[in-house]
Amino acid sequence: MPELPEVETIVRAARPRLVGRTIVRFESRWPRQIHPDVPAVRRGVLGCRVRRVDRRGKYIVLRLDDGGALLIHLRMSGRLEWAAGHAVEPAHVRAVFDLDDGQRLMLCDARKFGRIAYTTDWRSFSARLGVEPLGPQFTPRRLAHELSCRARRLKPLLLDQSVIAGIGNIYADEALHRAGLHPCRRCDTLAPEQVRRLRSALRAVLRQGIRNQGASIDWIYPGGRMQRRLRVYGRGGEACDRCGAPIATTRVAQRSTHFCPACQPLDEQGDRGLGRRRRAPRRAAACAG
DNA sequence: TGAATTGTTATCGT
DNA sequence: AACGATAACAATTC
Repeated sequence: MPELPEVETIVRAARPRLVGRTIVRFESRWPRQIHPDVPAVRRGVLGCRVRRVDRRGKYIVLRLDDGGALLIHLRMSGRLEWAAGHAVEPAHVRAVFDLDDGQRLMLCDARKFGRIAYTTDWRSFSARLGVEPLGPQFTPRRLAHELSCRARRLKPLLLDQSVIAGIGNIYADEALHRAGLHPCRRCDTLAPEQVRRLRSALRAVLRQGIRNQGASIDWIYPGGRMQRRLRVYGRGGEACDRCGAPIATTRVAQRSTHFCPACQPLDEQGDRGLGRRRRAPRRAAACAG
């Protein structure tokens, strides 16, 4: 299931094939996934040249020369496939974009969870997403603010795309393990040192994921090597690399969650629930852009 | 057969 | 009333 590093890998591969090309045909074979609807997307993209290809959170973003943007979200099982000429079509093709140089970009998606959207207002769309964890705005201070102005458990917070954009189940578990923090730890109880460790762990594990071209943990996303580097995800019952204790598997926020109970204790400083504490104002320190 | 998976939305509780 | 937690949902594979 593509998270930030997988989407980044896909974007880097797609960019040189797309930039400068004009979209000459668009076909949807699963109209329910097209937003706002098929005619609007067709009107928006036909005849437009692709100015740049970026990633924002888990979105693939094609900036078009009319100022609009085509957004592709792969969700669970989406893939981009390329075809030229009359090769055999891959399975589960849900949408087709033909380019002016004869290339054909296809969104393939067995489970049909993927989404395609066209917007004329990229800025307000982007504003609904949280900070980029590898970007310059993800400072220790910014993370400290996001953590202190809420009273939630750490893992659901990390998965909240409106707070930090791009983290999914795998990288959330890995970052928490590397930071030595329990997934259920209350986010507004971290010491400054722990905030710095969490930020470093997030950035390190995401960069490592990109360096390894993502994690291929099942049939959905091929080609990555990051699955060999995972220390807790999918390793319930195995010994923790750091301390040897067996890795626990539980459920947090409806997601399978893997952590080391010894390295990521809750009881020590993790005072959940007891006592109401003051929280920083929610809307303070808004960021630009 | 049912568990697993993402992000959005609706609903419930505090 | 606002926020956080929870459940349902879309659909398919193994």
